[in-house]
Amino acid sequence: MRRKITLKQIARELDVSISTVSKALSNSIEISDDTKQKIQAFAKLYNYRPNNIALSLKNRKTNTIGILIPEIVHHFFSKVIRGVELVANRRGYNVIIGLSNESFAKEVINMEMLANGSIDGFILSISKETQQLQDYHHFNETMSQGIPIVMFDRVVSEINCDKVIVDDFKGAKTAVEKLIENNCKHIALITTKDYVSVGKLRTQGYLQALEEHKMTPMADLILKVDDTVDYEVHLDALEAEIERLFKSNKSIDGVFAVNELYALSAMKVARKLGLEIPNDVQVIGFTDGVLSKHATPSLSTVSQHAQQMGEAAADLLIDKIESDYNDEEEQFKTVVIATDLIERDSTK
Amino acid sequence: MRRKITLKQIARELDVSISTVSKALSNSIEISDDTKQKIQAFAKLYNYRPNNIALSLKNRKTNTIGILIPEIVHHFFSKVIRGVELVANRRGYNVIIGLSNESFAKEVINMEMLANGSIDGFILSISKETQQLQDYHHFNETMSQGIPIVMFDRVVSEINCDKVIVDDFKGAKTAVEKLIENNCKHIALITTKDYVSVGKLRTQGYLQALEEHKMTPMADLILKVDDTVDYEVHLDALEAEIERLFKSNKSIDGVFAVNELYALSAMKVARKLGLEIPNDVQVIGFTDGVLSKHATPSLSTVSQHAQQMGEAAADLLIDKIESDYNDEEEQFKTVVIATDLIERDSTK
DNA sequence: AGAAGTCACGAAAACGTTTTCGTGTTAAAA
DNA sequence: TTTTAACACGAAAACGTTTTCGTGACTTCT
Repeated sequence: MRRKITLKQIARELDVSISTVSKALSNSIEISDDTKQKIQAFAKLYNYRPNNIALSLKNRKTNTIGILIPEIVHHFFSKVIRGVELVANRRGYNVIIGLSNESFAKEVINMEMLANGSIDGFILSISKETQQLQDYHHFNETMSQGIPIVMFDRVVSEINCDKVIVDDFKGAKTAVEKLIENNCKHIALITTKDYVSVGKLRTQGYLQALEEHKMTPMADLILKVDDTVDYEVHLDALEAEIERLFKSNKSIDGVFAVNELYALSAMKVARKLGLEIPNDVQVIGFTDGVLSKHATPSLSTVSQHAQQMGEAAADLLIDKIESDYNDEEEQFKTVVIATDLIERDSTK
Repeated sequence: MRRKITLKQIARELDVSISTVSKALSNSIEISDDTKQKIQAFAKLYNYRPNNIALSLKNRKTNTIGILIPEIVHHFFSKVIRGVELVANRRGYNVIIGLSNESFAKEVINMEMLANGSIDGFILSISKETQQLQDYHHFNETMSQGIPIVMFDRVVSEINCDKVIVDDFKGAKTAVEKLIENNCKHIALITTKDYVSVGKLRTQGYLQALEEHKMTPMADLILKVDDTVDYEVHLDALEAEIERLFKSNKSIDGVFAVNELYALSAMKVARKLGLEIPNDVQVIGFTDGVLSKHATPSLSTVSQHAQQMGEAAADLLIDKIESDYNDEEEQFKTVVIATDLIERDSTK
């Protein structure tokens, strides 16, 4: 087991100085052609590669970006990662992941671990718990140390940094308008509690669409699910809630749900109650998930273009990292990724 | 924007040497209590944290493990990552990801990038292209440099390293036996070409089950799909192939598919042809996917316990990293994770 | 009081790079 | 022939740590 070869070893073997080897390998004109050839040949033979860690230390730059998300087993987030990885790699960066598992404490810990030299910048989506606690000190601390942050999807307006979001409001509004256009008269909303930023925005889009079409929002058409429960496990609890919604208002002929799982559950419950989709009730979800496409009937949905979000976030971050951030005062951007309404078989 | 504080700065401020600061912070008995208190207080005030990169260089150990997978937008792989991250974090390691996107070249590039000091070891599942080319030089090179590797799921017997696999053969056999037990007489197999190691093993399990129950395998019951095509995009092509299978053999009353998508497509085609599930035809898939659970009817499937695989792989790797690997000759383990047959509504 | 020992701290090396500056040798110019 | 310039290379510092070894100033023992 031969360890990786270093400049020092090459220097010793060839009886030159370390500096000479370094210069020869970077093709410096300081070194004679003879010596360069000799050194380069030797280096190639032994498959020399500079040690990344040493370079990082010297340059105070790791060429690594950290991505901090609440959960990885989630189609949306993994697509974002793919986008990040794509442009990061193209621009010469590695990606290191941290999972908060929706926990504030883990988010902070992870952040501190990576901020101690391991990465040049963060791309992150904040955990639900952080959203609830509204404690953002770790973001401010990290940024004050000169480590840039890009937030995506779940962002917080109190923090000044680059952001990548989808137009949740408009996406929701468009979806609901589609239902209205399709002649739905009693459109239910299945959403989250308001502290979830995106849930809140989508709720507002729903309300706005109704208002603009002179339909009065009715409280008993709106179901705010407590999403601290993991419904991947307790699916039946979710379905029970939705069933109550349907039963308390028999006239429901349209459903807008703020995520895929809620939408699918709505379809399931509706079918169970003898309602046909899309004839009796039409359903639209919100997300990029894989379930929508393969559901029966396939689910119409507001697509978020997760991968594109990841790409945008990575570009934003790397731009910031590589900019001479003292040339002007900080200027933060917010990139809005347009949503698309994908019509499938759950709408007419 | 104050940069992170270093030992040197603390030393200068407090008018002591760097060594003294370092020792004081590690609570060395060499340093007087007075000095220790002073230094520790100062360090806490300025929130001193040792620079990871400097530590990595000094210790020649990064406390980071690399995970190299073909694709991240895939329920199975993201669950594995979650498992890896879980134990890695618990044991004080970070996780850095590389995506090969099923390409040999990207796999090699990624590996070389990370192997130059960035990580202490690899957890990986090889790309389809690598499986086809059977070119494994990069694995051998990496290991010969003293960087341990743990392979999972898609492994290759030619390489001597730790491995984590599921018992594909047995899992498949059990599934097919379930179909037989449920009175299926003509069980179709939808699988991949043979170069995909897991596909091959699952095919063998299918054959074995038939044989043991005195059923003769029939060529026209077996569909070997060319999976170089991305069927997430060209779903119709896949469905057309499966439709041909059904039409060429009308007596099919059971289907075993080696992955989730094939199984779902089979259900879709069957329904389209007027067959009822599970009455006319029963279907079992293979995977941990999210689709199975939410499909209608929900799909019976062989569960791989992806997260558990990730956890096992991480433990294996870290054990190897932290072992004095010169105390004995190399001893490689292969951990087999048991599969479970999850019965849902696509079987009787 | 001299020897021996303890205490508290600093100097320096090492990890693997890159880069600035200095220097000895040779060739060209005066 | 002497001065100057070009050439080819080496020494050393720096990035931020940890750790080994040395050393001066006191204590303590005899």
